[in-house]
Amino acid sequence: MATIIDVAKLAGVGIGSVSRVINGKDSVSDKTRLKVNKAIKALNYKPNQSARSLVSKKFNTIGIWGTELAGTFNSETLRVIDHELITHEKHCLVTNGDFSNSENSNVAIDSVNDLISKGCDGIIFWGTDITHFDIAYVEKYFPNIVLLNNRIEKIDQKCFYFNHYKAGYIAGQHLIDNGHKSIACITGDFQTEDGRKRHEGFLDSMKDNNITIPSEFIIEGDYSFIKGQEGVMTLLKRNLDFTALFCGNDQSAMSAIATLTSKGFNVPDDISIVGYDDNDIAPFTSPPLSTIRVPFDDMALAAVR
Amino acid sequence: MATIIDVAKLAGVGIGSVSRVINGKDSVSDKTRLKVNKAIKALNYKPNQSARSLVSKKFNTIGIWGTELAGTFNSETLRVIDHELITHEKHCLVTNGDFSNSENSNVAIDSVNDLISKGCDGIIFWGTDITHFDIAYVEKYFPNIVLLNNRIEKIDQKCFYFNHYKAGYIAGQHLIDNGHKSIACITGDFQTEDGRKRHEGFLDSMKDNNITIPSEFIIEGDYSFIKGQEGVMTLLKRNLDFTALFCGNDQSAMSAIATLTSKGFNVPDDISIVGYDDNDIAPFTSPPLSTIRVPFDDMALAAVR
DNA sequence: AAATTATTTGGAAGCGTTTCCAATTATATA
DNA sequence: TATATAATTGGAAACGCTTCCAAATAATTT
Repeated sequence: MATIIDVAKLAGVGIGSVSRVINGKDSVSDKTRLKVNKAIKALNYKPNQSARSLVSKKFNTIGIWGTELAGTFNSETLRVIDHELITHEKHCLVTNGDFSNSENSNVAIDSVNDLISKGCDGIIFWGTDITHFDIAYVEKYFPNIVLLNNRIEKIDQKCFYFNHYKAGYIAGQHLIDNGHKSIACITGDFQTEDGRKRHEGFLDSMKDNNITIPSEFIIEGDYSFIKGQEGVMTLLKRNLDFTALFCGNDQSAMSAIATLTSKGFNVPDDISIVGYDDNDIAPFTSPPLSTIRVPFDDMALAAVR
Repeated sequence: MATIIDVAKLAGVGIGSVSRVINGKDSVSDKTRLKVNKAIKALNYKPNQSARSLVSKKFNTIGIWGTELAGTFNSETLRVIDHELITHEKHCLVTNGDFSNSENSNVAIDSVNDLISKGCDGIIFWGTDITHFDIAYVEKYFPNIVLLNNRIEKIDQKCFYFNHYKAGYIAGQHLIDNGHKSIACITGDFQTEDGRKRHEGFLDSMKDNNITIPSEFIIEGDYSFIKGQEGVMTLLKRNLDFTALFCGNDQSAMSAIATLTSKGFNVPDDISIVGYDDNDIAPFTSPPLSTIRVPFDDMALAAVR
């Protein structure tokens, strides 16, 4: 692979001039620029980024840390992030924090450190699967971080999040406004903060309308298709009378619809369903799913910028 | 940020020894190793990967190039790839080849070059959105490549693909075996090779059974939810009599089901549907979708390895 | 034409590692 | 104990770039 020296030699100039051409610095004569560009093309020269980063301490790379990469509908968000980075001639280095089956308790920090030492100008922490403690620890020696769909008050200006409490409240209020009084719920994942928040909001909307939801109407879910199915089966087995179902995300909502339909219920005539996320899929369930739109793409874009 | 020299000084040893400890080389005495590790911890030292790569010419990073990152159901595959890489202490650098709205005709090559010069030990080309010509061009100066869900005969040993022709054939045969004679089709994207291949296979299965499908029974799709919906609407408008529908992927199959259901048809009693991909979603449509399983995860794993 | 000022240029130094070799230290053998 | 052998060690050189400064050249003013 050709180096800057090869280019300089072929072009008959000094390495300084080549470097200036590469980096688009202004103080280069047109004659020199021409010679250099010709040599670059002839040698198919590509600057060695390791050498560049070593000197400049810039990496043109953003690390993305998160377990949510695993989610079925999150690739669009990743695409948005990548696209924005490419527009600025940057890249994304992805690490999936999915270490559920690891015995080492420090994997979160370890994988973040990997990301840092691999060379990132900054890191996007996506989701709530990292502890506040760990983030605070990392931020001490690597302050260039941003949280996506997560919030820590102390570093609020670095957080790009959505008010899941309020959205959950709106979802509940919506069902109440449509006359529902007996409402079941397949929640999001209580392991995640946004799962808990949206449920809190939902419950508070009920409380504010003097509606009590017995605990057997509430199934703890985990955002998966299968939990939507299982949840409905459990509710049906319990023989409960509910006219509406609030699901923690669109995936569980979708399989809930399918399961109810297969059991002879008519959605939405017998049972109304409200989902959460406004995934691609929502308009194409049968019937189309009412859902809470979460502006993931906007949040992602803001975080990247 | 601490450097190897700081560590050496604090530990009271030479930089060579520190390097040896970091890299787990054997010829280091326990005493030295202990001192060095203590200093590393004390300084929170992390080797500078740019410097390492500069010397060693290894990057511990695999580039992933593809437009399929944009697909709704491909994040699981990305997760599989990332997980395998992390297991080997490597990372993935992701670039989305989605440059549909660019005027520069060379973006594909450009973005690949970006990936290379950023520092990749190898590149996975995911999907068929890059021309054979471009791949051949890249391979000349960067031979460490692998194709995922794509095939170029000349470099067959670097390709990890699936026989979409055969799978399309099986799908068609399956419908015929179940007594269907009048079969409609919402194809995959003919812009992609696998979209064309599966359709070819499907048509050949018809031909081999002496079944002719009039062209108005065939709708060219693009793998999207919306095309599944539109396709069904078009078929219905044409007033065709079909008892089965083969869809180019599960997403269009899913919205086809929803659309047919909403129009009063019963799936599968009135119309059978076969999808393609075996996405997460397939078991949770209503009714559960018959689909062709494509072992994306296995292919991805093989490609990474 | 000479003097001044502005622009362009070449290349040394330095970024933080790994690798290599010569030097030192420890261990085994005579 | 003296010698031969093996294990360990320190640090110079090199990796390919950017940045800086002094030198060379060009443009402007007197």
